[in-house]
Amino acid sequence: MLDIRFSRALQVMLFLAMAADNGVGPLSSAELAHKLNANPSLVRKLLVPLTDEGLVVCVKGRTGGARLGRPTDRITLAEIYRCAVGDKPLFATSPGAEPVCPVTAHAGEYFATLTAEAEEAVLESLGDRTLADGVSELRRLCTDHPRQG
Amino acid sequence: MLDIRFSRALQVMLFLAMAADNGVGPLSSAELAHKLNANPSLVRKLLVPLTDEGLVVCVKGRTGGARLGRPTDRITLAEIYRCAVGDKPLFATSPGAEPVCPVTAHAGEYFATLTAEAEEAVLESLGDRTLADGVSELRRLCTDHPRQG
DNA sequence: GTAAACTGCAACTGTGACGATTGCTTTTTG
DNA sequence: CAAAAAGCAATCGTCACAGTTGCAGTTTAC
Repeated sequence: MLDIRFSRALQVMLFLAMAADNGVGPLSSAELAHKLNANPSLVRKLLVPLTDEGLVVCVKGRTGGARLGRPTDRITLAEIYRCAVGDKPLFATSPGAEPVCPVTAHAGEYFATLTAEAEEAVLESLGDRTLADGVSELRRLCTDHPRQG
Repeated sequence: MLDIRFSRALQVMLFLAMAADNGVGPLSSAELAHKLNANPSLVRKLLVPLTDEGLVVCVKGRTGGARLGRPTDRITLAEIYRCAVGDKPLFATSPGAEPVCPVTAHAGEYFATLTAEAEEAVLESLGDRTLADGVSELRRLCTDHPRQG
């Protein structure tokens, strides 16, 4: 995978979660972009699917910005993953436009079931954790190793 | 993912496995390439890591070709996957060259543990199945739906 | 012994998805 | 009205992977 959207989306959600914990208002895309070393417009594009699914609420206007759409313990990492990568399958199937023999055709079928199961395993692994878990884990890491070189 | 190497490698291994079952000699890269609708040279490149790990044995010379290096029930799909994709991680981490705040640094750490667990879940899912399972599953599909349109 | 058929290897080109930027419009607040 | 924000469309850049070509090395068939 060369797709870093999940990584970015997770970071954004962690920032929003910590802002919510600290009682801070919505974070603007410019603020988030600065934390992520990225462009505000890029951040806004990242937020689109998260907003569509209700994980994030964006308010327009002068004092606008983004905030979480739900409490952190009701947002799983699997949901964030789904939003970040959309319908894109984790494993690509070989094009195989016109199968030469029936074996190749059924091999594609077999591959599909395999990868579906593997992808489900990933989602299950991510579904066990919530954003709240992530925040507490992050806090733990920060207190244990305050300033890593 | 836009990486179809796993899919290709699995197909190659299935062909080699069925050839072994049928008592056929080694398959040349040209034969494999024809079945895969690909170039012989491309197939040979695919075979390199599989050969390195002993999953496949390639013999040079006029009547050469590729055959399995082990019985089919002693080759797991996880091994094939590892060969096909090498060390490339399933999930890419965002570049984050120079973390702006300590939180981003630890977020990277957290992300690494997350994805490591997810990737392990995938390998576990693939490790449960052997190439022999794949062959029998393929045979079942072929007899159930001999010629799908 | 030589020609044929194969693997092995290196260099190269093509390409498509994703990353990222720019510039604008729309909305809301001060 | 002006400032500051999201929203949106068009565009450019780039990099890993896909695929090709060509040739050197090796082994077998005849």
